[in-house]
Amino acid sequence: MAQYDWKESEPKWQAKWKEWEIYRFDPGSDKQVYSIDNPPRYASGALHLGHAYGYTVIDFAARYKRLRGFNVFFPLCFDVNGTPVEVRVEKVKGIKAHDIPRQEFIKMCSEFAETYIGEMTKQFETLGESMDPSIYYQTDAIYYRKLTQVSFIRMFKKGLVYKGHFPINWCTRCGTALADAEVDYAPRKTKLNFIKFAEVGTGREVMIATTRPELLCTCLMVAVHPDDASKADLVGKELITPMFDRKVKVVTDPKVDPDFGTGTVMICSIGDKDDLEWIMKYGLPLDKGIDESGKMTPLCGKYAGMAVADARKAIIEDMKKAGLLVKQEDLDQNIGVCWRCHTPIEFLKVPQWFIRSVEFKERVLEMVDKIVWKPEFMKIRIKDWINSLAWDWVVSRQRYFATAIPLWECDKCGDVIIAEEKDCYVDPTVTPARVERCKCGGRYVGSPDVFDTWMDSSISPLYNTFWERDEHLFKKLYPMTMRPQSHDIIRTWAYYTILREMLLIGEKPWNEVMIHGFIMAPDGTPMHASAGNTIDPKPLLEKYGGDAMRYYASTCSLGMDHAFKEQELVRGNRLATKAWNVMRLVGSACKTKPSQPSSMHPIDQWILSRFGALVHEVEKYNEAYEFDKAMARIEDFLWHEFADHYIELSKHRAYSEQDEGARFALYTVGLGLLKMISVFLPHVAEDAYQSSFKQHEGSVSIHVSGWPAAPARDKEGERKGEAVKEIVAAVRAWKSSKGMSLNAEIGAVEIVGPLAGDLISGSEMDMGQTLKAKSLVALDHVKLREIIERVKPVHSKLGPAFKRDAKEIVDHLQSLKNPDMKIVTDGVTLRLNDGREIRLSPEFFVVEKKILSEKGELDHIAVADLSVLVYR
RNA sequence: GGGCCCAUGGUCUAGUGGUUAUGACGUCUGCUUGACACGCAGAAGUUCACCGGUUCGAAUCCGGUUGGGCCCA
Repeated sequence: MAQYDWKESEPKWQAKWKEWEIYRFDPGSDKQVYSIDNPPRYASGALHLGHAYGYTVIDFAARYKRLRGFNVFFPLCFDVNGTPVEVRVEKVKGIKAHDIPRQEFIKMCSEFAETYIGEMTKQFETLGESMDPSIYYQTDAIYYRKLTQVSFIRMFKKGLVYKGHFPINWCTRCGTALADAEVDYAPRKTKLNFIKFAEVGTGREVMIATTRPELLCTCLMVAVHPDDASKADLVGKELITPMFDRKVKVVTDPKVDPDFGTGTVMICSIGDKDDLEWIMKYGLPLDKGIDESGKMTPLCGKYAGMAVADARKAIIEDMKKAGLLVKQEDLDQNIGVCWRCHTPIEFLKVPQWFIRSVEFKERVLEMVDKIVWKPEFMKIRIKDWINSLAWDWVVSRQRYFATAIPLWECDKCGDVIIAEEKDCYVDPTVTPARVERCKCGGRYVGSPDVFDTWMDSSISPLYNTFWERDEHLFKKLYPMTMRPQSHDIIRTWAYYTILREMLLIGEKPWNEVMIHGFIMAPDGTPMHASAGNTIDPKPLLEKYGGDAMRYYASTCSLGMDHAFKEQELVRGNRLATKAWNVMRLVGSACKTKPSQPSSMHPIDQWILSRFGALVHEVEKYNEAYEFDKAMARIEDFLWHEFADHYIELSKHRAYSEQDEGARFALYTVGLGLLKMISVFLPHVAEDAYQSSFKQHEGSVSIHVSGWPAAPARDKEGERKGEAVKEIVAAVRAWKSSKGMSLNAEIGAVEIVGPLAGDLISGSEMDMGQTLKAKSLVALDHVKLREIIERVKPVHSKLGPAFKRDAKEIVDHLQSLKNPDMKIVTDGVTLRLNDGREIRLSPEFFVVEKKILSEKGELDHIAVADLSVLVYR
């Protein structure tokens, strides 16, 4: 018995697709463009479930739009930049970046990342992603970095760039500045230290609580809350800092929490953002207690040169000995850490390049409103983020493997020479400035800084639309259609891109943004290598295949996080097999392409009409990127309406050349379903298409064969077909309950009811053959006695009509004893507890009937308001 | 601490005002039906997180509580 073998099929079609180049974007085409600002895959090599899911959802959109006739732009691209690669290279090679010549280290990083690209491309193919290698790019290439530099030069010339001289987030391990967006927060246990300060003159002891005693050397001021009566006598006095004997003033400030620690706070020059706020507010100097490598500066006296953690231990020991440390309490706190290496960040004053962004909040928010966010609530997240921005964007990084900042600075006066656009890409640490000497006599030195990785990432829509390379294509392609991404990088990738494009182009980068969630561990918690709960998709792909993994992706609703469930891959496998088998039957029934006959059986009209409705429904869901709903509807229709009901009912006609109607319906619905399913399960769809439909259709691949046309709605056909379906299903269930096999022959079948003749006319043969009944007739009334077994209230009608009385009426209806058959036509009169009489017409209830038969020779099956009598 | 999202049979999930709450995986029963036993027909299993409110009627709307996730401080 033949079976669908995905292991053989998937690689076969993947190779064919590559050969046929069916995913190719055609820049010269007049077809409407659907362009995807696809996230360049980070060059780390390892495939996570999150990647497998994320790129597959994007592929659903790409395949759907391709079938709808769009000229789809879906680039194969990789992000090859930045600190993570550096960190890995340092680890693998056992070196530090600054140990070896700069260019040599950069080369190492580039080569390291390059080794993964082939493997990652293969991973995409295994998953059946339809990315286009003809519009390939990677972010470390000269052609890409050149654009980053050109865009920077433009912004520089517009006055949007400045060098800032205030504290910024600093990672002492990476030795670089970080943007707020690059700071993560991690819980940590620390000690709150209670330290004695002394009042100048009186020598009175004042207790101060701090988590960072090593910063005592930079203590500039002490603050208490203005309403804190117990501290009122301190205000305006001067204190002596312990260990460093520095005189500091006591001020009041509403930002102090009087209930935290001792309610007395020391203000340091570089502690955190609160400190910085105070520094600015009180005009204090920015003394530097910690240097760029995380060591204490000479300002810290005997602790100079010590790492921060060591200095903290040392000063605590010293203060204990000196009796200055009174006590320590455990404290849970969240500290800012570097998002790449998780080293606690410091707040240091190291001059950096900034892009003006805070002042453009309003304009960016306007841009945000012009973009359609799917799901829509994600718009709230980006708006919240934009509204919370307090700082401009720090774009310089003191790193290596990234795009160079194209400028030279005078080593004496700081004068800047910016590169010419025509000379980009340029690395100013390699290429000297146009002018060697500054007017002041100083020498121009190339900037050793590089750009924040988001400076590259945030121009992907400009790269993709040929900005500054092909004006014609740029006009045609910008803005792009859709940006897909996950919700964690709304504050970075989405925000920075909108900001950049607004500053450079003045227009939104895309028409819409599709934001997907995360794949969590099966228990619903995030997957972390440290938690040991990560799931490697590779063995899953080997066990179930690409279509099964894609099926899993299709069950995830957009924007939500989803716990991973292997059972969905099991289901995906089964669905692929089911679809393949259904199409095999369709194919064997349709050796020639059937054409639409002038008349068809009601069930043929029924399935075509239902299929038409399904096409519209799936279109609606796909347009909204609600692929989970689309897939669920297709699956349900294919498996149940089409296979279980229609095929079972039409099978007996399917092989007859005389019956074009069944063959036409099988072919039309089968092929249409296959096209819709090809968006989700491209491999099995291609396999079935090639063996059963290609010879009649002509398109080289199902993936370029176009979206199915929806047959017109046929209400009459649907009404009849539904009734036939219900009756046949009920009789089959009845057979099963009697222990009969489903193809067991039965005697006469009578369908009884006023509308029975109308409903089954034209379907007698289909029903009789399917049920294996000796005869099948419709009767408008029964010869035997009928009684009403149950009266069921219709709440949706009773509620609005009777409001407050509805509940009581329901009770009365349900407790009716042996009501007369006449109520079906005449309605019923009820007396309420308060004496009122209520007349209910038949629309307010449904009755379940039972046939009384003296002999046991027949069974009665109730189907809606019909009675089905089966003579055994 | 703030913003957003989530809570439904053993597990995962559909369901934004109408009472028999969807489907899948698993479990149990029957059936080799002219494509499919990775199938077909059934069954059991859900106090719809908790409390309160609105309503004739709430899984669904509102408020609060608890727990979880994401983002931020």
